[in-house]
Amino acid sequence: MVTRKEVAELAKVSEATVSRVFNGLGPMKPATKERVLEAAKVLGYHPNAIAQSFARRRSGNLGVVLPYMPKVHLFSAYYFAEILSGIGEQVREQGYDLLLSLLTPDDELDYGRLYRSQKVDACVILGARDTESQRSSLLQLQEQGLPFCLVNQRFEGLSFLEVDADHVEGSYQAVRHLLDEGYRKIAFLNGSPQYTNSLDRLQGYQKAMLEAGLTIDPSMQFEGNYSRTSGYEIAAKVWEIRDQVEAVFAANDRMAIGLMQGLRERGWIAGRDYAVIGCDDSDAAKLSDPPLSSIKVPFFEMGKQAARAVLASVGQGSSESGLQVKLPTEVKIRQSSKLGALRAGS
Amino acid sequence: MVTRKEVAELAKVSEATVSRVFNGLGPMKPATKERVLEAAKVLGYHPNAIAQSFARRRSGNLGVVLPYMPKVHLFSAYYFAEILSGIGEQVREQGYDLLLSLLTPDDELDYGRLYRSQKVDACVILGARDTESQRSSLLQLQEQGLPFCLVNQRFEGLSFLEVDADHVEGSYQAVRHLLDEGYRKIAFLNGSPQYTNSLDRLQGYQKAMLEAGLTIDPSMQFEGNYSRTSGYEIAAKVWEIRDQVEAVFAANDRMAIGLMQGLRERGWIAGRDYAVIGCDDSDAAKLSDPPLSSIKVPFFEMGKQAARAVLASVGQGSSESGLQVKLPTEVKIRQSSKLGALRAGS
DNA sequence: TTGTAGGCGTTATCAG
DNA sequence: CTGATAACGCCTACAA
Repeated sequence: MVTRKEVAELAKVSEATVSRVFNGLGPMKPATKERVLEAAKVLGYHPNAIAQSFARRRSGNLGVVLPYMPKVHLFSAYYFAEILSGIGEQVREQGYDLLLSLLTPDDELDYGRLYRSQKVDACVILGARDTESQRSSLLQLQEQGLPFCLVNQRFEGLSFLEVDADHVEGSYQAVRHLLDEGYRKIAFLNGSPQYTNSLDRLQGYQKAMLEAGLTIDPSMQFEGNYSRTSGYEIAAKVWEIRDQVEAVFAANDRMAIGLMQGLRERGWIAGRDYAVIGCDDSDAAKLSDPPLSSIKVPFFEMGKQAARAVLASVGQGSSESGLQVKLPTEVKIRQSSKLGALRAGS
Repeated sequence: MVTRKEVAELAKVSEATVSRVFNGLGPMKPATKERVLEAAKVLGYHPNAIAQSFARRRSGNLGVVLPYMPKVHLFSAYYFAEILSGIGEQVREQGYDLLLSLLTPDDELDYGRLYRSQKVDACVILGARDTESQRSSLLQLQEQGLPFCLVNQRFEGLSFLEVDADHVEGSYQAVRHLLDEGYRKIAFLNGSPQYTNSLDRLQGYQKAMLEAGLTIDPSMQFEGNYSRTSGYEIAAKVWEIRDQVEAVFAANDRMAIGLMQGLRERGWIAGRDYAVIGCDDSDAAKLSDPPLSSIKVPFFEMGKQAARAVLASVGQGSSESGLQVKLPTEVKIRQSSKLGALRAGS
């Protein structure tokens, strides 16, 4: 590998000058700069990023931690691609690189590993859950002044950097849409309350229902684990109380689709016999039959803002910590929740 | 940050000894080791990975490069999750980290950037295409002795590290399956020939057809771009020749599903009026209606083997380059290709 | 505008 | 078995 020293020799300047040229620092004679660049090109010199990190005491890496969930595919392709791309775009603009960290359930407790080894300057954390162990790990990170930003998850009572979507409003709008279509008996298929998303959606659901003068019936609420399979299984339960159900609001697309599949096997077709609306507006929503209405979430933008926020706090000792961003969502109407036979017949 | 020096002082040994303890090198008195570990624990010492990389002249990072394609979602969640997890697992076993590099079309030419900055010791390259520019970039990498491994793509005539699935055999089996079900008029919806996958699938298709004594009719072959939309659009063309089509073999699940959607709008239902089989056995195959038969590809294992292969070649000057792995696939039968009304009626 | 020199935290070699 | 001590490639005051 060709080093700065060789460039300096060829260009007949000091090594410091070479650095200055490459870092665009200080005033310098154009001729000098020219000579250095020429020499660098001739030799094929490129600064050694590791050495730079070492000297600057900054890795230049943004960590992205995401839990690996073998069975439950927590993330849709859409989520994945969008959020990573968002992070990637921001990161690139700031000259950072992305270090991916796949957590197995075992080392969830150990968010600190990445930082301690100083391979990342900050982290964006995806797929966090509100558990005791995660709370304490994150608190510890914060105490140590290690910058991180949570995406799509909040921790009530704690003041972290958080970028989220407005799931309360999104859910409210989704249920409102169902109400507007004339449905009254609206069931809710939620995910685990360990995700604040789930709590938000419940809130939006309740708000819309109460506002419409309807009662919140616990027997109309179901909990899955965000997998298609769980939605499929819950179809059986929904089926049992089918005479009380006109529509279902599901907390994500996968469960909604699983539900549709389960009910279809019993002869109930979404968009005809009942209405469904999901969340995320993932690819699956367009792939399903009928196409699934869903709440669109700006994942790309969320990734981008999370990266921006956390990188901004790198220099300063997390002084400005506690920024909470909440981006707007948008309801996408497709056939699964359109006025169908149900309304006419009920 | 607490450094080795402080540990050495507290433990009353030299810095070198601290390093030896942490690297498990050389014989050493258990008592010494104990003292060092104790001191390290007391102080909360953790080796600085950047400094280690610097001293070892190895980053300890495996680069994963993947093209960012805004519109066409090249990778399914399944592909993504599985292959990254496979790479991740292998990488972790060897104490490496993952550096993600999202390429925009512009810098596709510039695979070398990551290496030159020496932030990665090797790369796994996903989503490569056989174009002139990519060929030459890769050749250049090889000439410079920079280790990389391609996943799911080969370059005829060149000798790279390549981990692929046996798409020829997979496609052969898929078409055989359709033939076994009694279908004879089998159309083929392929992807771009820039992907060797596509060429392989064509080969498998042709082999099965010829073996069955059928002719290869160019008018029965279509080319999409692996997106759902392209499948949807091609449905119109298939529809035009519907009297000549009993079944379709599609080069991936997305196109298969798009096709099903397009044909459904015209009243043609998969598994009833015609058969379809896709490729990848992605989540979408289970989400679609009817569930889509597909060719399962061992992505996790491919990622793992790619990582293993490329990391193995890090030390040695890519002496053993040119290893070509081809993993087996498996046909998964679902309703979309099951014996339906078609056969009975035709 | 440019050069000098100390330092960054390890690894690794070589004595002892 | 353990301790010195030179790298490693670059950054960054401080000097000139």
